[in-house]
Amino acid sequence: MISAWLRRVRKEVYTGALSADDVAALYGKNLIQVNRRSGGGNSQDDKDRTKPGTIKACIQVYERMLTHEPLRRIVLNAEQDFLDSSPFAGVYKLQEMCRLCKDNVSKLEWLLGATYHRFRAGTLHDFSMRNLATAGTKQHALVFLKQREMKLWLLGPFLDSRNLVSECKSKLREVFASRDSFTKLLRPVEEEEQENIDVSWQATWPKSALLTLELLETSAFSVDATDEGTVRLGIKNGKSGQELLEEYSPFKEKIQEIDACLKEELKAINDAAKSQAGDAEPDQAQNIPNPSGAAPSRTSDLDEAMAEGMDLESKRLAYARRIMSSYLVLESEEDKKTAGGLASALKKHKLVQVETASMSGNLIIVMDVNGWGEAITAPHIRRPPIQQTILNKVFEAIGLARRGSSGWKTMAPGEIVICLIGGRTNNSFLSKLFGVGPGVGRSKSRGSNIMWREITTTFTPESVQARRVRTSRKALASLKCSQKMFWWFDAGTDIPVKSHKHCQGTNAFDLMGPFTLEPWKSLPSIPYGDKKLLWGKRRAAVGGKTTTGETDDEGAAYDKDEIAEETGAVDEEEIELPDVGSGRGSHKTLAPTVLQPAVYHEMPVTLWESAMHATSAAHIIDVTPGSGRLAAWAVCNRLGYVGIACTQHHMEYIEKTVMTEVLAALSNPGSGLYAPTLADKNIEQKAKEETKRKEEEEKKKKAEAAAAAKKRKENENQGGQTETKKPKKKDEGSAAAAGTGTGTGAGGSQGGAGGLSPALQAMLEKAKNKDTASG
DNA sequence: TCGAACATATGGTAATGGCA
DNA sequence: TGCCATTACCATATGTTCGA
Repeated sequence: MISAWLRRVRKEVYTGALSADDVAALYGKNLIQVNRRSGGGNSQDDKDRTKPGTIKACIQVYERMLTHEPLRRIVLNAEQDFLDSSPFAGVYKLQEMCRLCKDNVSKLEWLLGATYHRFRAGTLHDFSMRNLATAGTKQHALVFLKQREMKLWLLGPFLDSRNLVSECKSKLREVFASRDSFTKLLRPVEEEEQENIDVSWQATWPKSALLTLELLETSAFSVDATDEGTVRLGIKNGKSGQELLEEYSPFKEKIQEIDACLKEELKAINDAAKSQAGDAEPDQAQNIPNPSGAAPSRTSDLDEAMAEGMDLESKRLAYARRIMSSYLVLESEEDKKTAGGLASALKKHKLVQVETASMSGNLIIVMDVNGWGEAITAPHIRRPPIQQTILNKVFEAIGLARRGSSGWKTMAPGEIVICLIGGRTNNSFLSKLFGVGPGVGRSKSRGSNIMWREITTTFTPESVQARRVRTSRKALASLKCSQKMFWWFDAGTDIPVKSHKHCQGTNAFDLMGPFTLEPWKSLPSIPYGDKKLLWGKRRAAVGGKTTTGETDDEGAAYDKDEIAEETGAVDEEEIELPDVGSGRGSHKTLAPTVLQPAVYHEMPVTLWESAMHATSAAHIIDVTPGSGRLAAWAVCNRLGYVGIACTQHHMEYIEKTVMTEVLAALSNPGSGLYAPTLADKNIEQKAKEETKRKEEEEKKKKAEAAAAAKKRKENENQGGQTETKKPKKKDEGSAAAAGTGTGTGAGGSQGGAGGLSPALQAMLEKAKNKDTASG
């Protein structure tokens, strides 16, 4: 009630002042007249409001505070938004604030801004007169003012004395100049608005700059009260802003970390020349932040968060969203009709326009034909179509967005286009674009500055077999265990030689692999109905036989029969193939709820990790984001990622995938995003156990493989033909497939027959379990 | 009876590759 | 490097079957 009448008085003060715009007049009649006019209802109000003390306070506040436009705006805005519950409702409060700031306008602006910001964010409840006037644990104003001091020191002497990239410095100063710029450029008050703000400029930043940004935000601009206790302690001990930052946890550790990162970055630049064959580890550290470099443990934060009643889950979500908004950009292709339309959508994101010269790695433009689209019929067997017009549109758009021209006949140094060809033989669809590459004659490509390389990626035979269910095993060399990968890049691009991440050899060789293709059932799956929405026009009719593409004119039926007869094993009914429908024949039409892999021919993430490592990737523009697993990997490793999805549905799907991964990464000590204060203790524990289990499994597997090899050798020596007949193997296998987690195997010994991959065995096991469960 | 949803055949276009 | 037969891709046409 008190605040209500105070507010009214105050409002009258400035309405009067604003209309008159003459302070002298306000002193005299005007104020009294106003009071008389409006005070008819309540005599008590009238009496209190006309008290000389109150009027004096009003006039003081008006003079010292409200004559200044920015200050007045904040107070008026607060009042407009929150009416009586505004934190500034109360003339004495404002007076007290003036006193605290010693009438300094910029201090007042900061204080009002901070208060209003926190109030809007819902993390400031008690901002009463008593709170302002007395020191204590709930005192906010002094804390805010101390935070201002800290901010000034950080943006001034701290930045000046650090060897940060100048571009980052100026951006930091721009963003943290005021509350306004902070909410407009980085962190809006309303969470939904975050989408409208492009913060992807962070993605090009070195870790030191990112940590500085984090420090600035948490120390001076944060809306939650995480480190308020520390600041209060500093105030109590009479510390200045600088001392507070340099002497108190967690700021002290953050600054140390920033300095360590700066040192490392400098060293990396100096060592860059030295990065030659063999030393994969230091190179990796350049681009991918050291997992152990995650934020230092701050249990006090957690306690305080709990004490404040903040919901950890929502905090975690908000944090994950922040990370994603910094590193992930998605656009859908289908709803942008022209290359120009798509380009202007892409142009909005800094991440697309990133300058390769300022990066500590290369910009990789990835295209995986396996994930371009999907054959309408028999997608598991037919290769995905490539729609040249859409492809051209996408590349033209990237060109337009990045350099203003749709052509790709010249590339910037540092740009690398990687294309995995998906097992096709005509490789000219991209060569045409660059004017260089397979399918373009030497004469035509003469004079171009673009170079290209061909790398063969290989897959383990077992994993290929597990996917190609209908292939006759008799057909010679029909099971393709390799795909070609092409790299196009400007001659000036720096691609240091380094060891492959997941396979033997270095990127000086033209071979990469072998990788293990996941079985159908391990791929991310979605309902069939959703798939149609997801792919949109990328679902296209693809001609050709469904057998397997081999020229042998015997059909699938023959193959199947033959296989069933000969081996009794590799057969659709036994390998759990996702339901693909089979027309109106013997089977039913697919229900929209039937689960299918989102992308049938998706490559394992390890392949792309290897490719990104081999090309020293710092940023990724993905033309075929597929199920979003590469996106998730990139975000979890703090690499910028731009995904050009097919449709809006596709975008949403990828976003969901990345969100899940990021949330998991927050609780995973092995991840670069690990945040101890936000970690879900249960998941954290599980993650630790999982790593341990995997290590043990690996050991066991190695031992088993050795044993199997030994046994096979023995069998061979005996001259026994154990290769063809193997109906027995259904009962074998320990189903210890990594990742699938079906630990229901009977734990049988590794049989001497054939030696199926653990993944295949797991699939068989699963299928068997399903049969027994349903039947 | 007709449309939906699939399978399958066909032919135009462009790339490929052998050869001179 | 140019010619030309062959091959690959894939849009389109046609066929098949079910259920409303």
